[in-house]
Amino acid sequence: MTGDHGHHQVESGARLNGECEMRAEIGFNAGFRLVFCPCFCEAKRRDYSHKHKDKHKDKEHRHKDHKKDKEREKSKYTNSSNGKHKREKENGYVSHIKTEEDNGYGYSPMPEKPMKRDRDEDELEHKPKKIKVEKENKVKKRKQEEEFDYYDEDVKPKKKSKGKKDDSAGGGKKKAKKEPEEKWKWWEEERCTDGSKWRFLEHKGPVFAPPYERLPENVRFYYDGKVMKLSEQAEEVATFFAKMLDHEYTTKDIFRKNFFKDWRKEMTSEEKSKISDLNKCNFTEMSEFFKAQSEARKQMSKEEKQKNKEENERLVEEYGFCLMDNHKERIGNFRIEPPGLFRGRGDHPKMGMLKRRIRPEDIIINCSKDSKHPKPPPGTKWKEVRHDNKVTWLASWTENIQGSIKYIMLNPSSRIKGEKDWQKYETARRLKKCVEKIRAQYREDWKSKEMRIRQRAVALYFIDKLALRAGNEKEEGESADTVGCCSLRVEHINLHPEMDGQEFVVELDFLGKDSIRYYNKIPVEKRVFKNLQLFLENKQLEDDVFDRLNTSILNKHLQELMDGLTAKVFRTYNASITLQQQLDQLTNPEDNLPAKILSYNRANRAVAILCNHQRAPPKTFEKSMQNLQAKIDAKKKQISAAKKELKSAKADAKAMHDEKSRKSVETKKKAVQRLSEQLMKLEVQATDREENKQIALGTSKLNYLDPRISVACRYESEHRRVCAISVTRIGFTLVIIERHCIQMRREALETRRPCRGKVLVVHSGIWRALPHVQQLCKKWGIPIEKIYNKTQREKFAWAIDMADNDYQF
DNA sequence: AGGCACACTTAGAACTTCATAA
DNA sequence: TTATGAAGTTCTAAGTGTGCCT
Repeated sequence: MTGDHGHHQVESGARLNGECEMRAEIGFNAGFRLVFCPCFCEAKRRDYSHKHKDKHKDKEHRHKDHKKDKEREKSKYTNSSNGKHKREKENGYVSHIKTEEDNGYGYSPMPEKPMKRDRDEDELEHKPKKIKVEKENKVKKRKQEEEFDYYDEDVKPKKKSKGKKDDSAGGGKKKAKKEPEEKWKWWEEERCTDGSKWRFLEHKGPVFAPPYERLPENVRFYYDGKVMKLSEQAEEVATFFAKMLDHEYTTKDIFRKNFFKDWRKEMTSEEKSKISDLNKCNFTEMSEFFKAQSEARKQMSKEEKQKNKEENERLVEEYGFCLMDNHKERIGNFRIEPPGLFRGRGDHPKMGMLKRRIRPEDIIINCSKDSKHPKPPPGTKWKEVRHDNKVTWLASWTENIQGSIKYIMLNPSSRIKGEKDWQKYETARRLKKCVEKIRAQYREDWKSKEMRIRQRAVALYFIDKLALRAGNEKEEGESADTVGCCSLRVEHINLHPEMDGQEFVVELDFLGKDSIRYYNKIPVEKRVFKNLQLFLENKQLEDDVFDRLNTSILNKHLQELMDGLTAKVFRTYNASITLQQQLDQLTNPEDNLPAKILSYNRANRAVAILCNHQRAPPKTFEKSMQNLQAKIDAKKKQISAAKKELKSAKADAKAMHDEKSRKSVETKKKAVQRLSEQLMKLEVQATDREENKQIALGTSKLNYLDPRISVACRYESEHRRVCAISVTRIGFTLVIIERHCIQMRREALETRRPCRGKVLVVHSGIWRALPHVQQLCKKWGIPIEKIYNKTQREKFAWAIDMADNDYQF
């Protein structure tokens, strides 16, 4: 009922890989290439201009640019990590990929050292000249091509943006005068190349959790049935437990044990000697008090709520922003985590431990030397103030449960996060270009004489096919027992030479990140299966499946196949490509808006299933389901009543033979029909809700799907001309519509709803196009607001601004 | 080649606000 | 108007991956 169904669904329709192979087959690469230039900022420009017909010119241009940048970089940074780019060519294959990939430019693994920004600070607010010129060219070209042109509005100063909490640029971190300023388009600027993340950073430091307030006298704690007044410290920790009394956590042994141990540490020696058994503790008065308190908060008058809101806004205005390189940027988490009881996920050995209160003395501040340093609260000191512009965080502290470091960082809408996000998708797109070769290689590696290579190849196959996470090793006993691909153990895998009529079925069952269960039965190729059998030979349940492999070995190998390639890029790539393919498949331009949105969500769901993004069914789920079921039952009753009436009306009509009774039969028939339709709708709604019961769409939307794919859905574009239709030997069809390549799987065409009778028909192996095929590429005209909410639009502002209607991932 | 520190992304749960049906 | 559920937002845990040291 869980992943099983879902994964099969995905397997059968959602994921159609193998585009590169097909492209090669029909010479697609030769005819059109979506080349993104090596360095990141170049890629951006390509993004704007990838329609250019004059590829050669463009290439030259890029090349020159790049050379220039490289020289610049060299001269400035003698110790630049150029050496890193020179990778060993272990075999011809690798180098082949690279050559093809890099196109001779050597895709600088540039995340860390993007293009040099050698402009003055005060120039920052302006669009770089270079880019401006290029843009004008582009505008011209576009005009020539009579393409949709959004530079028109882009080039001239834009209409005032509607957002009130605009970036106030130019050092205007003073009180925000209500002068709506233009949103800063960082994506139109060049990026820094020297590995520094900023040049200037000023902020006010974090906001600390409010100090503990003692409970009123009438809220008492009982031990062994007797009232007991607790010391302030012990009381505070007790309230943490009391607040969680309704939570399942407090029934768990480990939680209680850990809590009690840590609680006792906070007690006075007197308390310690008295309180020796958690079971004798009675927190109910405390619990009731907090419940009443939150109830009272809900019941607050409008004015009070408003006051609170304003107070909060003031705090956000003061602490929620920083000044980074002349731009006011939102901070993601400017509040220090308050003390409480640790809530680990799954079977966490440390659940219930006391998360201690963070004080200024624990905080390391990071900011510019020449900025106004944040002031610690009166009478306190920071642990340290440093000026490290190689990192993005503003403040950090070490947490006491795992000893890990926590950071205060910027909001996803910030330049620093956005650039990284954009770059992530560009890396995934580069993978797209060489994924088929990588696949060919790992298939080849299944036959290797060396065990470690075969393990690597099979693991990579899983990561690619199933979008598994890499699976770093974890310290035992420090956290819940969860695994990813490289850390899979024998107990997580079952091999079935035959199952449900399929050969070579691998059954995976393990807890992944956040202790979310992954369950899937996958038919695999014989060679994979045989390899797995070999890997499992003579092993205990608790042994690693891939004993000669870990993530660092795997990633090193991937790095050799493509610059910047790591295991997680496959997840991004497969998620995004799946969305795009699903959208192409589900597209039905005649649908109305809700239907289109439903289709979009379905495409999104396919990705969520692929990535195994699950959620606990909402608390209210059962209830709301029951409500719906009640409606359905009521409807059913109505129907049976209506049917009865119809029956008797029919009998009447038979007996009476008159016009009136005949008419009555008709009316009753209609009523039954109408009710049945209503019932159907309700049932569909119920199915839909049920289907989404434990699937979470948000994570993939936010982290895996190239937003430009979704953005492209907003345009209603003209029909496209079909250029070619081709069948590949592996049963895919390619439909080439102008420069779009749309691939389909045979069975998908035959059975998938959007295709049925619409797009293609099959006649004894010959594919024929119907006129409707032209519609395939018509984009949907979905308003972006229907896909992304406000926060998401802020995060993806770069994509919304730059992607045009025929964006291809 | 393995361990560790660190930085940063990805993740679902919990909480808050908004929209809509009763 | 109020109650309810959905949508939006916040929170922080739990991953990935790099680079340094041994």
